Amino acid sequence: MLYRKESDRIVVYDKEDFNPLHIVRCGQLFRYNESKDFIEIFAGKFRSILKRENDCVIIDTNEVDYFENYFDLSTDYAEVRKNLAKFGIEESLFFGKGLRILKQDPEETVFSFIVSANNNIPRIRGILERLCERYGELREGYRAFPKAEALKDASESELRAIGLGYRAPYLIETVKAICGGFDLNLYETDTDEARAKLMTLSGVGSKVADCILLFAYAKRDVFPVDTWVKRIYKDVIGDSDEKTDSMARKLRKKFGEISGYAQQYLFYYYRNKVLQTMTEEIVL
DNA sequence: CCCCAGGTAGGCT
DNA sequence: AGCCTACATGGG
Repeated sequence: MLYRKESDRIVVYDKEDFNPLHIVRCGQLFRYNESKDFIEIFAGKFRSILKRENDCVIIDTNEVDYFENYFDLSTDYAEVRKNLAKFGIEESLFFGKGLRILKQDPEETVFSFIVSANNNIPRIRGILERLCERYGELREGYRAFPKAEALKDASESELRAIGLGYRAPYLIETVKAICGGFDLNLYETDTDEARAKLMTLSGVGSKVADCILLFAYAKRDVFPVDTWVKRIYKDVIGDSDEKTDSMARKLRKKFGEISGYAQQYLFYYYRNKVLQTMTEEIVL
């Protein structure tokens, strides 16, 4: 990946492997705004603006180092796609070319995906927006994602009013665990061990755990299975009423170390194909 | 009225 | 261990 760091921005030269629309729309993050000329991304307590300039993508931010890591600029996606092409998913790879799997803040990812359970993306976005508005630290013109400490005094009825529904107690329990010393530093922990640890948190089951491992800790050897992946699985493998965990195991075995990448390309392509929204507009 | 959404917890066998 | 069901909320 070819890019240059400056004091207040990163210039990405290879826009083939950095497509802002794909990055924000593929379902891994929920706090972003699209406008005609740029995309605004919120990550933890930081913000960056993505826009095109000639043949480059500009990442405008005061936190250059943070976003260099966040966008995982050291990973070569041409290589990733080359390896994935062996599995015969070229259509998905072509469609999603330019998406990147982010390295997001663990706390934010944990809370966000607890909210995501049995929920749809537009509503998840709304709930998290209200959560930030209500509990997030006010920064220059936006709200940071609230830390566990800031969520500690949130009552169940407040969270329900925001729209969390029955997930409100899950979030409260998990906030309590984190404030009580639950160690979220799992970067060096083995995938299965980290997975088991995350699943001790309330509201974190196998699928949510896999999303956290993939989107926060850069564990690419997991394959989160949600309702969309189940449909893909049934379409491709044909085996209906197979258990989700069993699907995840088999898919993980099939794609190995690049499972997470495969999952994102497949999820993104299939979901767009079915929904038939926004597809025409993806030009950036 | 129904079904669905990036599922999970708790209860049962 | 594995299987079943209730669960808030809003949109189609």
